[in-house]
Parts: sequence; structure tokens; C-alpha cells
Amino acid sequence: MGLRPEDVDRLDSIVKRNRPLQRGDHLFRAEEPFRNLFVVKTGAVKTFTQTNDGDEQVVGFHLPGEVLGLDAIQDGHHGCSARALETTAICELPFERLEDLSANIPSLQHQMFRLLSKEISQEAEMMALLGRSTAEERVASFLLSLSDRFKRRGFSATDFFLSMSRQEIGSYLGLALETVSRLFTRFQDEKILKVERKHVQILDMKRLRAMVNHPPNCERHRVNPST
Amino acid sequence: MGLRPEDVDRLDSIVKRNRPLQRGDHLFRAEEPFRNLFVVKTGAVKTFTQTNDGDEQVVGFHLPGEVLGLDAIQDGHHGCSARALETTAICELPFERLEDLSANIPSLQHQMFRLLSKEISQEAEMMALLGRSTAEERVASFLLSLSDRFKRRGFSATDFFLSMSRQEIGSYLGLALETVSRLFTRFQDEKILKVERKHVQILDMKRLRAMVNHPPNCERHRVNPST
DNA sequence: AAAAGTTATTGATCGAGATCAAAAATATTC
DNA sequence: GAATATTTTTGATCTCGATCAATAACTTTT
Repeated sequence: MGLRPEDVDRLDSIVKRNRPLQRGDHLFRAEEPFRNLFVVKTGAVKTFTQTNDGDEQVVGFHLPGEVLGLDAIQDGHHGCSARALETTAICELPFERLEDLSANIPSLQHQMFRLLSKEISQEAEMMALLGRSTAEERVASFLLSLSDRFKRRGFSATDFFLSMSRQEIGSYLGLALETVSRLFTRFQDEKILKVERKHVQILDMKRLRAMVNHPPNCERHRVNPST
Repeated sequence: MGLRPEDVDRLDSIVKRNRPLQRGDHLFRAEEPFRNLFVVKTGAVKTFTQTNDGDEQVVGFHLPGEVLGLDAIQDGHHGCSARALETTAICELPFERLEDLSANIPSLQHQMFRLLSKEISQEAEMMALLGRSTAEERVASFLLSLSDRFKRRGFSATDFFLSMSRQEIGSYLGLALETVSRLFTRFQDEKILKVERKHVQILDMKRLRAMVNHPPNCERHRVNPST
């Protein structure tokens, strides 16, 4: 990432490695004071908030290489809770030490700004998805996003396991769990996917991509027209 | 913000002030190279992207004191376009210079991290809103958000002008413009608002807040159940 | 391996909000 | 200020996806 080897060592020296989390273990809880950023090494984590009517709203899924806790820098408290979706190894980065290092290593400061900015871009994209698309488009986007992220980490882009339930996917995408399930079934009928419970294979990446770029009813029945 | 006076001078020395934008003028366009962050001094700006079917998707409204361009740090290109909604005064902050200064002024670096983190938190909140709430809740949230932001800047929290159209509000909230219009009418009938085209007065802040915290059908007809 | 609990699928029904349509109010142009 | 264009309001209808319900598949416990 453009850091000199000796700077990498300095960064490495502040990283704490803990014993792995088991499925269901909390990494942190909403309202807790913020001390560390967390990086997923292996496994998967969900972040979520409690809605006013008591049930949980998933705000993100975090795969290996991804950072958690960026929203908490703001006021020193976590705005959401984080739980492991499966056995998960995590690194801890004490944020104060990271700030000190950043002030002394310009390229690290730059990477930090980029990291935060990337999070902002991705969330903006998600807002656009939630604001305008059909259920079909949301599920397709979700699968493509997972596929990309697995690929980037060296896993298969077309054959992977979902570590989250239909319920959690639905909550994240603003859909009922039944709708998610039905779309998986439909995509399978259309030979776009092979789905067997948590095991997903993408058979026709092209058509999946086309769903996101050219939603089914481009002229009529759009969610947000300006015609 | 915890900066020493001499640091404020240094920060001030890199700020550029341009002539005001007129309604409809572009501040920047999607894909353009990123050089500066922008701060709204007076007026209002919308940011938006083009959807694949050609029309515009509003991703944010920016009022005095708010910063634009944070999503572009990531890869050096703007991910959305920005246009003035009314006559608007803007300050420009050359980002490279800001990075240099940040490396030398720890409290400035800290403020930068907080600023980026705040943007992440706010977008996460918006995602939650788009993911689970009814049209009523969205419009109520939107009005409360504007009210807060005006108040923070010393304007009236209960009496203000919308600089954006119903269309733009709808696009931002993931609703049809007709739905926005109908809700304004309904809130007026219920004596919660007085709306006269762009002029909004909040008559019953309590009930408006209650809509966001206790959505109408808390038990049934929720968008995302987990019962 | 049977029992109990979870999670996922599938079907039937219903409603919030999108879409279509037209009129009314406001803004802009000539 | 009449004419044209834009924005907003209001009404009627329709659809996607939520909700309700029941079964099926899988997991965990005993």
C-alpha cells in the first residue's frame, strides 16, 4: 500500500491478535466506548443496530481484509454492535496509536484517509441501491458484491458459502426473508445460480451483472421515475 | 474545534474563496479528478449520480457548514456530481495541502478523521432509514434532519424554506414525488406542519419526532420483521 | 435416532406506495 | 400580461413485495 518496510514494522508492532471469536460472539456492542479498529483476518462479521420496535437491523457484513469500527471515531462510541457469523480471527488496532503513527508516516495518513473515504463511497452506493432498486436488483447486487470481495481475497468468485441467514440478508437489503428466498429460487430456475442452502454457485455472471445495470422494467414500474 | 489560533491561521491560508454559484451551476461533475474539498458557506447544494436508466438519483443535500467531496479522496475521482440548488457561496480546500497540514497539526488530523467518520455514521443512519421505514417515517426524518441542521447553524428549527423540489426529495428518500407531496398534505391536515410550496413550518415537533421513534404500525405491516 | 428447535421454502392474500392521468398553482419567457 | 413551461397537488388504479400460514429441510439436543 505504498508503505516502506520499516513503517510496516511500526504498524505491525501496534497490532494485537486475539483468540478467534466463535459464531455469535460479540466483537463490540453499540454504545461501548471506542478504542480499537478491527480487521477481519478470516471468517465473517455482521454489524447491526437495534430498531425502535426491538428487532435487529443489519447494517453491514465484513469479510476478510475489511475494517470495522470506522463510524465510531466520530464521538468515541460504537454506533452499532458486531457479532461473528462464523469462527472468525480478528486483529485489533488501537486507534490512538494509529493516529500517532499516521502523523509521523505521511503515506499511512494518506491510506487512512483513503480507507475512510472508501467506506463513504461504498455506503453511498448502498444508499442508491436501497433508494431505487427492485428486490431482484438488490439481491443480484448483493451476490455480486460478495463475489467481488471473495475474489479480491483470492477465493472463488463463483462458488462460495453464505455465512449469513436469509433473515440477515433481507434485513440488510431492506427485504423480507421470504423475498430473498424466492429470488434465490427464481435465479436458480433461470439457471443464473445454483443455490443449496448456504452454498451458492454463480452460473451466469453476465446475466447477474445485467440485472444490476439494466433493471427488468427500465421504462415502466421503476421505483423512482423522473420522466 | 480544538485548534490553536496559529493553526487556524495556517488552515485559513490554504482556503480559497470563489465567486458564488448560481442555481443550477455545477460545483463538480462525476468522474472529474478530485483536487479540493468544498465547504458550503451559504445556500445549498445537491449531490447526485446518474442511474443506468438515465435519470438522476439524489445522494445528498448539503447545507451551510457541511463538507462535500469526501467520497472522492478514495481514488482521486468524484463519484457524484454536485449542483447548487440556489445561490451558493463555497470555500475550496486543496486536499493535498490539507493532508500536509494534517500531518503537522495533530488536532487537525484528528478533526479530519472525525469528519470522515461522521459522514460514515450519517450514511449508515440513512441506509437504515431506507432499508426499513415507511414513507411517513422517511419524510418525517428528512424534515427533522433539515430542522436540526438549520438550528445548528443558527437558523430557525421550525420555519424554513426547502431549496429542493418534491422530485429531488423523493429521489433522495426513495419515494415517488407524489408520495412526498401527499405526505406534506397529510402532515398539514394533521396540524403537524404548515406547508406552502417551499415554505415549511413545523407546528408539532413532538409528533414529528414520535413518527420516527414509534412508526405507525409497530406490530403489523412492518417492512422488515423478525417475529 | 427421536425430539425439539431453527432456518428455508412455497403458497395465498393484502396493502403501501408506484404509476398513470389530469388539473391547479407557480415560474419563466416572449 | 399573455403564453409556455415547470412544479405541485389530487384522484384512480395496479403491482411488487410484505405479511400470514403451513410445510420442508436441516441442526442441535437429549
